[in-house]
Amino acid sequence: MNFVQPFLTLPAHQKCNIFWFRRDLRLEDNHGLWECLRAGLPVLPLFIFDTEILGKLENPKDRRVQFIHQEILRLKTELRAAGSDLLVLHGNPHEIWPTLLASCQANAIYTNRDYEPAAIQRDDTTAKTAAGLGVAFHSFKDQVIFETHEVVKDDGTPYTVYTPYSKKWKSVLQESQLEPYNSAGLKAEFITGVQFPVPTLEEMGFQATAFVYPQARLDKNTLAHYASDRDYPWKPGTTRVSLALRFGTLSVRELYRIGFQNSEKWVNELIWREFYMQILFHFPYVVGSCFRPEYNRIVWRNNEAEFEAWCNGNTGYPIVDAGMRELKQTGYMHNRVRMITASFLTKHLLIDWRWGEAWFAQHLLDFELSSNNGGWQWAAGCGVDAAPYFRIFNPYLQTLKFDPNLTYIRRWVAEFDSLKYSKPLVDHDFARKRCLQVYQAALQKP
DNA sequence: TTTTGAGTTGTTCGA
DNA sequence: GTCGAACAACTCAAA
Repeated sequence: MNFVQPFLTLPAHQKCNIFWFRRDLRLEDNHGLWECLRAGLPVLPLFIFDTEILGKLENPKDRRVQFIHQEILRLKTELRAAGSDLLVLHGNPHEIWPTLLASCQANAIYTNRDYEPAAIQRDDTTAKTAAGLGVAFHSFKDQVIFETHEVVKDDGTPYTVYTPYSKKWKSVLQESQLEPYNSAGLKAEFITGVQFPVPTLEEMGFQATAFVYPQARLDKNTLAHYASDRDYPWKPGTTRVSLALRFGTLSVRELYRIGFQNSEKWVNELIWREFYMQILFHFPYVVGSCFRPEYNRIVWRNNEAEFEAWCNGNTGYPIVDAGMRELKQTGYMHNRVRMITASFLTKHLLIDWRWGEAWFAQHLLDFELSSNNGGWQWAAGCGVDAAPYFRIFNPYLQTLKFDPNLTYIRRWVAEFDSLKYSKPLVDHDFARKRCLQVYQAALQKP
């Protein structure tokens, strides 16, 4: 068992509390960690490379694993500077926890809540395991401002339309909820006198690549122009915080504070994130099926050759191809282009939105189940607050509006100006009419 | 309970 | 070239 050995260095007789990092990879303004430090006992910080999650990744060069690994090393460095260290394990948490709790004098496990179905299950099981060994399990709100039950309609049921949700969200917000959890001055400290090894990427079955991750742009200038520039994929108009938000290297409270000072429009995007998180929580069946069940009747064409052409950016529609190539090369795609490519796959090619959702899930560095699922269902017209099905993006018009000088297209489609560039996979007008027919047939009242 | 107004991100067609 | 209507009604949220 590859996770037993590091325990040998644990101070076995010292009482401690364990803080379990997951998607909150930072020491500052971390709610659960703050509570753990406040509780009084020395804190043993822990991260688990979860084989249940890593096992589902197909690409050994998955850049998200490399990102987490890099951030783990940074955390270790910071903790070592404080005379402590981060315990990093690799395995199935359900096997790790009983062994770990038997190897140290843990009083309680502290962690920040995660709202995805699989994570909820993992934490329930962990809490039960811990309880069986007389160890408490405490979880805290950290990755959102409002959790799934905190912004609901007056009758207590969840919102399914964004605008009233966002109004309620803003009306219940109090400034105190944005205050940072500043751990300076707390009594307890991290456990000292320990030194733990870290598994390498290779030991976990992954490979390192030379890749530079995007830096968040949170300067006043970017935010001041966000509302006007965010829709143009050729401009550096977005803040690129999605990766930091995904893994919690930046605090969501700090991001909201910055947003409220600089850009209302940008704050709305953060609220969209919480909107889709609560949708996934309250309607978990959206993983795998349409929010609106009547859309499950759509007869998708699901042509595999066309799907492959879409994946690789060879549809002959420049704006679609540019986006798909940006995604494959960088693990990122501009939001406007995410909508265009998703609309094209579902409506022009009539390929099941779940296929596109899975491709994005595999390739997006910032992949988040709730937002990805919500976005795809929106594009396909089958989700909450979705686009009406007859609203079919015209890739040429979208290009004219959002990339008029073809700057973005030429950046990603090198052969665009040559004769080698592919012919369109399907005629726009034909595809549009075909889509309307197929959707109409599916939605017709019996 | 009933009513009323509104709903992220569009496109096409014809006057 | 510009503008408004049609696209399809439907469901949601709140008064």
